[in-house]
Amino acid sequence: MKKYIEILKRTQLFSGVSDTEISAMLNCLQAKLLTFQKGDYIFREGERIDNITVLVKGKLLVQHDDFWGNRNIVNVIRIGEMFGEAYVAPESGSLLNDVIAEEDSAVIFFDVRRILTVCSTACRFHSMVIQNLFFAISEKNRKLVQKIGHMSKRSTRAKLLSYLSEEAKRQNSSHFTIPFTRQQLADFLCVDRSAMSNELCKMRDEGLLQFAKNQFILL
Amino acid sequence: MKKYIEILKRTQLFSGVSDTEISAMLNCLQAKLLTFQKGDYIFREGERIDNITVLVKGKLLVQHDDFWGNRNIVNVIRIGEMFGEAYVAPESGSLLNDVIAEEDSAVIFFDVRRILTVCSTACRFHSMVIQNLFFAISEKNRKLVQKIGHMSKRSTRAKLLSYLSEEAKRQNSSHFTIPFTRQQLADFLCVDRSAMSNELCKMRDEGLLQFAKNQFILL
DNA sequence: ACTCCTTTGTTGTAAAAACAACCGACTTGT
DNA sequence: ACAAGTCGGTTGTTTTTACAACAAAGGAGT
Repeated sequence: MKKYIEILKRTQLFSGVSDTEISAMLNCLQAKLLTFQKGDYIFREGERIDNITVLVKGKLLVQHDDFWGNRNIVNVIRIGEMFGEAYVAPESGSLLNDVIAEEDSAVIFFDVRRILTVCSTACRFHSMVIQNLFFAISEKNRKLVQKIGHMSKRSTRAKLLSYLSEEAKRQNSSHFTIPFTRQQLADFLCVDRSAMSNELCKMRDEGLLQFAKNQFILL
Repeated sequence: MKKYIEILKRTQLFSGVSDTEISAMLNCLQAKLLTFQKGDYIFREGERIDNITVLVKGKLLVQHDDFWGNRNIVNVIRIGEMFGEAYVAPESGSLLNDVIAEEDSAVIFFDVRRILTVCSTACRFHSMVIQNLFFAISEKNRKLVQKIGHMSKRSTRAKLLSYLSEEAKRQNSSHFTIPFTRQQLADFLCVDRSAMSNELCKMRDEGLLQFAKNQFILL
């Protein structure tokens, strides 16, 4: 676990907490490290969990398959990001999504109740971690709202422009890369891939944008 | 403010905190009560805020109008519910939505940083409020995920069935009421009202469900 | 009771998306 | 080098949705 402290130090959860304090808290919080191979399920829809997790290696997809097999990518989890914090609550019910390793991955599990209960022993930085946790889930909340913002657009074109312009804004440049393949982007926006591909090319032909693979330029 | 303590006591935020403790915390947290008339804006898209709010009277709509005037109801806030907790974070940027009073309403404003910073003075229940706050935002997070679940369905019919069946499950009965008018439901699901109305009637004619106003029965 | 306004349902048309099938370019593994 | 698989783009058809316009029912206020 120690080799991941450098990564943990740069996560939202441990932002502002020193190496030695993190090390101490890993014990205090009874953290556990588990590894997964590409394609493995970290969590399955319907499961109940008591942990929040931090990804320290690899890449995870949070996704949902409906009755008819349509796959919806709810989120992508990259190194240093968290998952599960929304599901550990009294009567929270069960997980709404699958979490799958898109690459070989390593995940650290924390008992949330231990995090939220300020321990009587020394953990000086415990309350800072609580604040970090709050800000993190708060941010995830905003991301969901933004995704809804994209999805709420009525046409595929409007969905694409909503997503792409926001991504450009986020990366602070009209030239930017997206973290999706075409199929994943279509899943993220909940539209048909071929129709979306078609629409992208139309917009390119109309001079609205340029792209190659996952690199885009808004004009 | 005191007349609303009974309401505050039953909110998620103050769950498990006694009247007298709430009263003390209202001072400690420097809470402020503001009233609004039907149609008033509590917050506007683009604003930056330092407060979380609890609705103690009336009803609020969290909504988003796009470029072309399509209105999307992101959420309905009822008495005892909270708003704003997702937007008070370092570098959180500005509000993504408007918050509007659907009825004459009263709202209590709390400074979040005061909540998250455990005060040196006595507030015994402060840490319980922190936990409550966490669970609350966690739950809001899940609701957003559920909404995305409905919206991700490709057809209007599938969106309706997804929403209605969940609502039936939530109210634990095949006979249930929804908190929306048709237009609001259409906005919530991001579809055209008339097309949705049409689809509802088709489903009724096919014997899938029955409805009158906002009362529904799934068959 | 009357008017105004909101809500809901209905219909037809035009536009858009889903769907299916296919191709070519690239990767990956053997 | 070859085969199998993935990825992105293209096209044509079918289905669905949005849109517009209108009618009927119900409520609120005068």
